[in-house]
Amino acid sequence: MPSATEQKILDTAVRLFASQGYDATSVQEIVTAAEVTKGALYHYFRAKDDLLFEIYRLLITSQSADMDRIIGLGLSAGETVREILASLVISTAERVDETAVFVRELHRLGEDSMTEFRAERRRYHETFLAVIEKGQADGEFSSLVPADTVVRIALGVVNQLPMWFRPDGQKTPGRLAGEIADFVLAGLR
Amino acid sequence: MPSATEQKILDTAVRLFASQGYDATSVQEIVTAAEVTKGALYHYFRAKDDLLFEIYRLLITSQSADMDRIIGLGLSAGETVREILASLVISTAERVDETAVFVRELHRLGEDSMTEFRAERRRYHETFLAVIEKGQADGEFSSLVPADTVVRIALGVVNQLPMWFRPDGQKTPGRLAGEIADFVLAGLR
DNA sequence: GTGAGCATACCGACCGGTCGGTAGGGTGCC
DNA sequence: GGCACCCTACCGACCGGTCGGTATGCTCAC
Repeated sequence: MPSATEQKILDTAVRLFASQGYDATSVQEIVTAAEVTKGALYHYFRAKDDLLFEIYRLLITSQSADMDRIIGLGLSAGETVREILASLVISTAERVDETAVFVRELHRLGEDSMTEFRAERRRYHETFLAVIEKGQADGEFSSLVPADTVVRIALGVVNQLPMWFRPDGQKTPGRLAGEIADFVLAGLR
Repeated sequence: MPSATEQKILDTAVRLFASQGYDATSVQEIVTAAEVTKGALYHYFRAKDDLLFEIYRLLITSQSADMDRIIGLGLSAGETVREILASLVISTAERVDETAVFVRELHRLGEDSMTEFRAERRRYHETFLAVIEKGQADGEFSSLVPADTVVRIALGVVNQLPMWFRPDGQKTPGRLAGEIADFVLAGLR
């Protein structure tokens, strides 16, 4: 369980990274905004990179858990796809800053973290892929478009979401999630 | 018409920005890789930011021209959407580096450049939107999913393309473009 | 000669990270 | 009860190094 200070540092870092970018945000800027000192930051984190990695870890862990839970429900392919997309869109909308940082600064990860991350994402990707392929094999989905392209399209929207989604807009995350799921499922019929 | 030196600087900058990020690439690194000197770079560009802006300008100009040309053909809504998407996917696949930089480093643009950029992108977005709305009004497309969400999904994939598309993969840009267009049009029926 | 097209040497700002130190609360021996 | 001891959490001045940018001057085509 992270201390209040640690949590404040992470939250502030996410906010600043999202609005200015990782490199353009100095460590001094983070600690000033978080109302702590450099000593505190380096007490909890070994390096600036650790902040990034921690942000990613929290995000990926939560998304993977969501998907596993949904697949465990044993719904039909169509319902599974709808639930996965809806949960992904909603959780992404709730954490636009984290997702923005994630998409933008992925390449700054060190080699080890990058390998770990790739493995986790590959797993996510392939689990989703398997759901769609099964739907196609069972005849529930059309096979017009290859499953991997469908996955790419579906996950692509979500990653781009921070670019245009506004929490104070008139379209709620739930409504948006429904629309996106509708569209993807329409394309799969 | 840019001089050979200027072009070489820009090409090198795009390549380095794409692989390492804007901030992580120093001016010295660019000029060394481009086999020119700092003097040459600052002779053609006022600041490092100018490189970014120039990359964006070239990309957006070309995309807008493509879309205008296609709309000028006076095709049906379905055919227009297919052509726009195909041309966008193919041109993006041909310039993955530029697009990667574009998506990742957009936020580093200064205020003026950002305003100019937003206006151009908004125009692009709304032109595409109008095509789909017309198709819905005419009954050629379904109105199940709002047109703006469809546009977001379609453009989202393209922006994410640099994340996974590999020019040496077995899926050619043309084939991929066809699959994406198929899927989007299937969702619109 | 004169301006475009560079080359080279250099500057000041700033950055990530370090390190000696401190404040304060828990713990156990007497 | 009280004192020695330690440990976590944090402080902030400081350092080596790098970065974007500039000042100055050379060269050669016209």
